[in-house]
Amino acid sequence: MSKTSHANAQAGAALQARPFAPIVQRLRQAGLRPTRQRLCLARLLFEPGDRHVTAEQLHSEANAARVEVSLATIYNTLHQFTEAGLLREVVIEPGRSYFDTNVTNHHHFFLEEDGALMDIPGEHIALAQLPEPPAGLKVSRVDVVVRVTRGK
Amino acid sequence: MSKTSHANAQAGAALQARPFAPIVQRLRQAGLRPTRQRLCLARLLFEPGDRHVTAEQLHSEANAARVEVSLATIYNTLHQFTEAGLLREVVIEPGRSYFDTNVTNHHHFFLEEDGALMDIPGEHIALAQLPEPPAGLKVSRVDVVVRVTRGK
DNA sequence: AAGAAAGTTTGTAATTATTCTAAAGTTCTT
DNA sequence: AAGAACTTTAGAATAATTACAAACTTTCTT
Repeated sequence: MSKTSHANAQAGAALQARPFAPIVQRLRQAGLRPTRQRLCLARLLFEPGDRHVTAEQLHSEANAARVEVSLATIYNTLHQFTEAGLLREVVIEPGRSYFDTNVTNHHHFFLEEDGALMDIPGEHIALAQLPEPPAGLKVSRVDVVVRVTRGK
Repeated sequence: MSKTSHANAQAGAALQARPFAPIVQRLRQAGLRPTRQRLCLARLLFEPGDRHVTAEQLHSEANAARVEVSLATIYNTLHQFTEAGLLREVVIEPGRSYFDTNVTNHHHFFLEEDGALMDIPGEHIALAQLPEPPAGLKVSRVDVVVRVTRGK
């Protein structure tokens, strides 16, 4: 049964996210009950394609979509999804967390004026000579943020 | 020894920071009056060599050194120093800002368990093929954070 | 050096983002 | 259907940071 993604078109790009599995399945596999709230948020998050949201933004969207969800649930859900590997948290500015629906290997442009994030595909950036991590430590992740501006 | 460590010769490494100028001069050049508070904080920050502090940490240190400085002034000062190029703000975790006394080109290891930051000298890491920034935008800075752990 | 102008510091209140809590509601198992 | 397990939620609580206006220092003028 574990022919997980069946990768119909050897979709290397599809990756772990398994975009073809219905959302209910993805939640179940993550050990999360498919509640009304989680399903709605998952649709808002994953159906439009790659995006970056803050908790407040997602809350507004949910409200706009006439979905009743408390802010506490927004936070719970974002963290549970992140925990489950469905989202990735990106820290760029003090006092605000972005959640990225693209969990594949990539980095970011950050437009300082607008607070907007844009993906840089993993192949378009590369680190040469990453230094050895200090004794006994393992690299868990490397984040690259390219800050860009209009002015200046 | 690394080539950068023998700074004296045509001190390209000394950089804007001008470590030999007395602190009073550095503040004046930054357009900041050398007040008792700023001088004390500057000494706490710059005399011990490269370091990473949060506002709360610096406040504790000042208290410990029997220097009366309000938390508001700590924040003001950290931001003014950053503005003046004497410090650099590093955002790594939501809800907490670090200020780095090393303003030369470099990146960071972040030890997730302890919330500790360590410098990675600029020469020890390199980006290959940085992508073109989106139309009309200029790269103002590139931040690389290598997150490391003990466990896992 | 005195007085005024300009810039700083500070206690406190206010804000912002986020987390906590316990009660009420939902989903799953049997 | 009933109970157990898990979720949601309103609202209180926390944490980090910023705002404000009065009191204070430093610098500038004369």
